[in-house]
Amino acid sequence: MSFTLATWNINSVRLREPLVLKLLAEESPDVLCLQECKSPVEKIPLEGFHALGYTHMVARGQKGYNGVAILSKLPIKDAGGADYASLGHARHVAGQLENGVTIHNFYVPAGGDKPDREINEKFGQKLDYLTEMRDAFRAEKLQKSILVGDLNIAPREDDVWDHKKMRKIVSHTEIEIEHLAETQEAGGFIDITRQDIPEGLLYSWWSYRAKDWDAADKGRRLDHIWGTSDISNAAHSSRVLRDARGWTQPSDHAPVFATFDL
DNA sequence: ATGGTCGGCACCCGA
Repeated sequence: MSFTLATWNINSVRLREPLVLKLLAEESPDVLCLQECKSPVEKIPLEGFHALGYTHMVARGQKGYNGVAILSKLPIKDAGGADYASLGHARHVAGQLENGVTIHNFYVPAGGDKPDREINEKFGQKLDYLTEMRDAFRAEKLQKSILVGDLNIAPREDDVWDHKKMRKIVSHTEIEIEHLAETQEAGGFIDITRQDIPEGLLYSWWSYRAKDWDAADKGRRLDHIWGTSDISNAAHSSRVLRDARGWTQPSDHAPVFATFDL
């Protein structure tokens, strides 16, 4: 069995319902993981998704902020949602497919502007969130698992438009990258996107503030697909749908895809 | 060093 999975920070699932429908209609991933739905679960618009065959969903939501959802053509059962760092935020949901694969969908805290937990509480919360993810993964010994989402960290030099300029910018600081690496290691995860596309600049996010995001191309790879080592060799065909950043009234993130033959 | 743009929601907070 082969299935294609996509992850997309949608920045309001209600406002951008038409873009979700466009993605589902044109690309038809079997599973779509969304972040920043900014909606209570009961207000996520499901009718159009159902009509396209996405009849299954697991989600966590809240009013106005955060929110994660997994839309699926395949049956998926709720496998929980954690509240790491005890923020009271809807930032994680897990679902299990009938083939036994568990999909973890995360929206890691962005971390504010200043990369110093002494003066910026949000940065400390981001690091604590990653530390608690790491500790949970160590305890759980994950198998047959896929982790996706907006991790709000671009770990590699070629995941950002200018490594030197970004070193002190939240999302590309050494301490964040170390925390992310420990979390990845603890879960036994392989970076599937970079397994498939090992070389070259690769981004999934471009700021709304740029005059011409496409020409300036000051991007970052904040959105990730990881797989545990027992299924990482089944993965292929990774890509970023950069075009979606240029759609009408877009999200500032583009969807990331991978296919697994399992 | 600064400001630039969004979305939610009801004033500014978060990104």
